[in-house]
Amino acid sequence: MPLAPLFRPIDVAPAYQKVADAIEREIVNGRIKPGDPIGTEHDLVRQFGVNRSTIREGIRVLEEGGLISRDSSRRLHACLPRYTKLASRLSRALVLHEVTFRELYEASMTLEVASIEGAVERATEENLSELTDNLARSEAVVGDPAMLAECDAEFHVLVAKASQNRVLQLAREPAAQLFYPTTEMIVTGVAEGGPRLVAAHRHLIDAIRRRDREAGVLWTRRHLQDWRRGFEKIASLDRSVEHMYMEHAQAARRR
Amino acid sequence: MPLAPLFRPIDVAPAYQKVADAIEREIVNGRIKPGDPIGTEHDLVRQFGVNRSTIREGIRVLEEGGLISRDSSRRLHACLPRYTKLASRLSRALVLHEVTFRELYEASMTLEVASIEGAVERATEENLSELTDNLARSEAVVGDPAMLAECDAEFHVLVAKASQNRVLQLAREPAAQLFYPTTEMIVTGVAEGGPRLVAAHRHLIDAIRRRDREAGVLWTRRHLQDWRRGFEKIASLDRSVEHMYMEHAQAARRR
DNA sequence: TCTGTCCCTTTGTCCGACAAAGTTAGAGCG
DNA sequence: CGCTCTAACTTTGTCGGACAAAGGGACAGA
Repeated sequence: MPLAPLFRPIDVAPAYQKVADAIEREIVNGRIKPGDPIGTEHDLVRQFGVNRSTIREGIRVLEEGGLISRDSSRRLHACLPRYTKLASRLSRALVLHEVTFRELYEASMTLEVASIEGAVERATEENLSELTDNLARSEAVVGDPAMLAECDAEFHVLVAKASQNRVLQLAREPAAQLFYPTTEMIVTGVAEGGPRLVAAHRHLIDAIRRRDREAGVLWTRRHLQDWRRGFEKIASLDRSVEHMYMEHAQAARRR
Repeated sequence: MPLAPLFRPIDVAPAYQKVADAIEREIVNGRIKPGDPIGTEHDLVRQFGVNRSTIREGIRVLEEGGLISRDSSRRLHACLPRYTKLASRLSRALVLHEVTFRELYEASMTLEVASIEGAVERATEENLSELTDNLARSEAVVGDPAMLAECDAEFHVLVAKASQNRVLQLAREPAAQLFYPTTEMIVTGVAEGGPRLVAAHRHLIDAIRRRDREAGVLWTRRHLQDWRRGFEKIASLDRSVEHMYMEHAQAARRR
């Protein structure tokens, strides 16, 4: 006969974790606002009554989570976690889980279509000028696969931004980061890949400007299908995203 | 006349960061596989030639990122980052960025519809039995808003799982975690909310079983619109997700 | 087979220390 | 008076060593 649960598990956490939790709570509850200074390590030593080493371990945890960071003079302050940094954590996780390009493709089809729909509906003039600026730069580097791939990645970030939906922006980012390296490979390997990519971007901007949802969705689909066809010339969609791709993502995160 | 760039920028990072980066690289490159033991702190001290405090700070960084963890005996080993833990970081970020429920709703409409489409297409018998099991539990607690909200959250996780698309699974999770607390409030406030929720789940399972995509999409939309109607009875969609909701997410993360 | 004990290892925490880099206050100068 | 330069002072990153608590393993005894 199993024992009736007399006791709840005791909350026994290491001190550094408690320090991190306490500071996190203050930030997430809004009592410490982004930009507000956290004290110096010595201050925290006094406040929490633990050793500086312990404080420092707690700080590392929060720093990695993006909740606090150090300014130019290395003083601590709360800050808003940055999307790209968080997304690169997710990308890394997807790589480790060995997701396939098919999963990436399918999810992106959904997410990028949703982005363009939002952009068509709500893009501002500023969004449009950012996009046209990106297009101009893309046209200038259409012969350079590495640069073009970078422009392409930025283009889609800008589309998502134009959707004014930050949840969507964040949701699409991890998958997008894993796409990025393959775009370069495809543009390198497929002769008319570059021009087609730029043409698709042009049509997408046009659709956003005309608030033509159908066209936006259509050209997003085509754009992604182009990617897929290009990719299938060099590998199977059912291959898992490989570890080596992460080198790109790692470099991107540090930037 | 500007100087020709004689020197590359030196990579100047604190030692603890270099330790973390070095270990991360080995894991992400696959040379250390999930489950493999990392040495003891003393081993790492010897290998990197730095102080144990420095090693420990590096370890905290990786631990927070979910790349390594400690087993029952607190020994270090590499591990696969867990979706829910990563997603809660994102949820936290979304709260701090003060996203609105409208953004959450719109993104979820896209993501949950995509999930059900995948589930309809690819759900296995095991997925279905998990879902029906969840349904049974939901029916049992239809009068208890807190428990029902928990079941609802799990239901949608199971649907996403049934889509066999881990990218989608991961992408929907942050938004879903922010939904969860409101579901409880809505079911509490709206009399027929509980039964409607359970009925929707029943229809969704049915659609998956019959591989009826139209029905799946339809009922997902209805289910979300129900949430929206319920929510608008207690607050505006344009309100930002508030800090207090995070307490739920925090509790969930620890679990 | 199970249990209690002893020993060794490992982790979590603490203390004190120091160099390097940043900050602040004050002296010196125009 | 306002500006620059220098000399304290502070803070961070790193180091060395220390110790208690908890875990793991081996071993004896019931």
